[in-house]
Amino acid sequence: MVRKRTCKTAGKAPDIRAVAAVAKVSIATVSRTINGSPAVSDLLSKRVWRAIEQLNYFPNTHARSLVSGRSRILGIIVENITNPFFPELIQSFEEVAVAHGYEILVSSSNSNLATLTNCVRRMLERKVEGVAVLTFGEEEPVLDQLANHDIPMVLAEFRVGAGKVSTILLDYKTGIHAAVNHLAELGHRKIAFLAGPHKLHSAITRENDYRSAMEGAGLPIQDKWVIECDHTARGGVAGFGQLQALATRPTAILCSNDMTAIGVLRAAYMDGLRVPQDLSVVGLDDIDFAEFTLPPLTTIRLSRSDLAHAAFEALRQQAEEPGSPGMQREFLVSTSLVVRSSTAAPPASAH
Amino acid sequence: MVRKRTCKTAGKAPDIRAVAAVAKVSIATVSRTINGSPAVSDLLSKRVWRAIEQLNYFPNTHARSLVSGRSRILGIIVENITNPFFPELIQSFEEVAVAHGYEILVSSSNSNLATLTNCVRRMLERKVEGVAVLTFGEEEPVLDQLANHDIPMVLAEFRVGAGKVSTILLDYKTGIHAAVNHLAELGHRKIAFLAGPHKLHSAITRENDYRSAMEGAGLPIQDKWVIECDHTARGGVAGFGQLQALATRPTAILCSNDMTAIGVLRAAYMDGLRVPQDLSVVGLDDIDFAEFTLPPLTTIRLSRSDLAHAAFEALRQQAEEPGSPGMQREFLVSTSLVVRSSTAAPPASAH
DNA sequence: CTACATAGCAAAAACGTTTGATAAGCTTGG
DNA sequence: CCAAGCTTATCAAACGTTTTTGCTATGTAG
Repeated sequence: MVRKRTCKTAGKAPDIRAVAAVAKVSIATVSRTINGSPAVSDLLSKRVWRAIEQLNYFPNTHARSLVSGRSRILGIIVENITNPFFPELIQSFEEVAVAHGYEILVSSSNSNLATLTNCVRRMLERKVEGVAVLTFGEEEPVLDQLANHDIPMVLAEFRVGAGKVSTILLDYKTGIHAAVNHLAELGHRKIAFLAGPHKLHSAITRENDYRSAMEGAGLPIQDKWVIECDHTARGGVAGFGQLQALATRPTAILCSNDMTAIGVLRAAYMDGLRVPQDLSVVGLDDIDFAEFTLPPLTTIRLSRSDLAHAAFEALRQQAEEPGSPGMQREFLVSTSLVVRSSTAAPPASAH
Repeated sequence: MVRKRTCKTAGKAPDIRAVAAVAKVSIATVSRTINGSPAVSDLLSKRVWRAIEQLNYFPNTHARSLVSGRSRILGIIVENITNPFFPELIQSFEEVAVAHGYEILVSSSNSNLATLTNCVRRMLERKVEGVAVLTFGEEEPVLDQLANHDIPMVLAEFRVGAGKVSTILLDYKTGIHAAVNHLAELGHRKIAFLAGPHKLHSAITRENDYRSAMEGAGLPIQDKWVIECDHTARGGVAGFGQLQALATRPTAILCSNDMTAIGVLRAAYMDGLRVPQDLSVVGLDDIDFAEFTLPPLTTIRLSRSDLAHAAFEALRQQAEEPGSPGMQREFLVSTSLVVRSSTAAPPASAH
C-alpha cells in the first residue's frame, strides 16, 4: 500500500490538498481551476483536472458554502407530497435545479402549522438560497421568518409586501371558464362545484372563477351546490354524498382538483350512477392519473412543468442577481381544458 | 470600512458569538449547551437558551458538518417519484428522519443510469451519512461508488458483499400466495401475471413468487400468461392488450404493482369487460389510490411506513454506531392481502 | 541593459462551528 | 484556611474551501 501523501489521508476522501499535491500546484490553483477562473492557463488546467479525475475528488460542499456564503440549495415546500400533483411538480423542479447545479430540499407541510414551521427552520438551518412555497395556502408565519432572513421566495397565487418575494399567477380563469362553457354547451345548467379548503388561497380563487364563469354563461348558482371539500379523494366522496342528499341534484360537478374528482367518480359508481351518462365530472390539475380514471377524466390542465420552471427561474434570478431593487416579479402559468370521457350531455330526465 | 466581528451583527443572521455575548458566556459554552453536554449547569443552560431564542439563532449546519464530519443528511434514491408508491414512502422516511434531526435528500433515478450516477454524485458531494436505495433495481455502479466512500447503504431486496450495506427483505411470498389462493378459492384456474421490468430485482422476485404460489395451489402456468410490463399504468394497458389477443384468456390477472393493475382496469373498461364479473384483477403495493379505483382494487399491501422505518433504522444504526464489524443487517417487511371489490368468481362461461 | 508591466501562481486569512486542554472561579468539607 | 472537587472560561487547533493580496518569473519597451 503506497500512500502518496503524508499519512493523513489514509482511507479518507481526497481533499483539495491531495489534488494540489498530485498536480503539483497550489491549492488555490486547484480551486480556481474548479471554479473556472480565467487566470489559470489551459496547460495547468488540464493537469489539475487529470489529478481530480485520478483521485476521484469532489469538493466538500460544506466547506464551500461556509466560505462562499452560497449553499446552492433551494427549498421547496409543498402541501402534501402524497397528492400526485406535487411529485410531478417536484420532479420538474428537481430536474431544472440539478441542471443548474443546485440541490433541493423537499418538504411537505401537510397543512399543519407546526410542521410548516419546522420545514422553515430546516430550510433556514441549511441556509437555502431560496424557497418555493407551493402550498397554495396561507402561511404568514413562514413568510415572516423567511423574509426576515432575506431569503428569496416564490409563492403561488398571492403576494406579500416585503422581502424578495416573487409571485406566480395561476390563470385558472381561462381553464375554468372553458370547462363551464363546455358543460353549458353540452346542455348542463345545474353545475355544482366541489371546492378546496377555504384556507387555501388557490381554492378560493378557483371557486371565484367558477362563480364568475357560471355568471358569464348565464347559469344559476345555488349555494348548496358549492361545497367545501379538502382536495382529497375522500373529501370528494363526502362532497358527492352531500350533493346527492339534495332535493334538486346537479347534472354536472366541477371539482377544485383531480383528487376530489376521483372521489366523486368512486362515490358515483358506488351509488350506481354512470359517468358520464348520468353525471358529468370535471377535475382540475390533470395529474398523470387523470388519464387512467374510469372513465378517463375531463379536466383542466395546469402544467406542473411550467409551474416548476417558473418557480425555479424566479428563485434563480433572485439568488444570482442580488441587490436588484424591488425584486418582486410575476410569472404567469396558464390552464386549459382537456376533454376526455367524464363529460357528456345531461340525462334526458333532467331537462 | 472596518469590520468589527465582536460588534452587533447588523442585519445578518446571528452567529454563535452573538449568542455568547448576549448570554455573557463563551462561545464554547454555547456550543456545549446546544449539544447537550453535561458540563453545563442548568442555570447557565437556561440563560443560553434564552439568548438563543431572543436572537432567533440557529447554528450554521455547514460549519457544524465541516468540523464534526457529520452532515446529518440522509439520501433517498427512488426509482420514480411519480409512482404514488414512492411519495408515500418518502413521506414516512422524511417524518422519521426529521424527528431524529436528520435532513433528507430526495432524488429519483428514473431508471436511467446517467441520472442515477448523477444522484450518487450529488449525495457524495453533500456528504450524506447514508443512502437508502429504493429503486429495487440493479445499480452496481452506485454501490461501488458509495461503498468506496464507505457510506452506509440500505437496499431493498438484494445484498452486496462489501461495505456497510444493510438489506431490507420484502416478504412478497406471503402476500402473493394469499392472493393466488384467494383467486383459486373463488374458482379461478387461469391466472395471468403482469410482471415488472426484469431489470428490477423486485420484479423478478415477485414473478418467482407468483410461479411458486401457482404451483403450490396446483394451478397451471402458461408462459403466455406471464408478460413483462413496466410498472406503469400505460404498461398495464399494453399488457392487458397482449392477454386479450390470446386464444385462451385468463380469468384473473395478478399484477406486479398497483399502477399496472390500474392500467388493466382502464383497458378492461375500454374493452367492455366488467371487473370483477368478467375479470378479476389484483394489484400489489396498496397505494392510497387503490381504494379509489373503480372498482376498489383488491391488492397486496406493502407498508410504505414499515419500509421507510426499516430503511431509516438501518441507516441510523450504521451512521451512529460506527465501526461495528460486519455491519450488514437484515430487516424484514411483510405483505398481506387486502380484499376489495376487483375480485370475484370467474364468469360461468369460463368453467 | 535596465525598468517595468503583466501574467501566473503561492501564501494566508477568512467562514462558523466543535472540541480538547488548561486555567480560573466557586463551593464544600475537614 | 486549605485541599478537593465542581463548574465555567479561555485559548487554540482543526474542518476544506474561497478569495485577496503579494510575489516571482517572463517578456517588452526604452
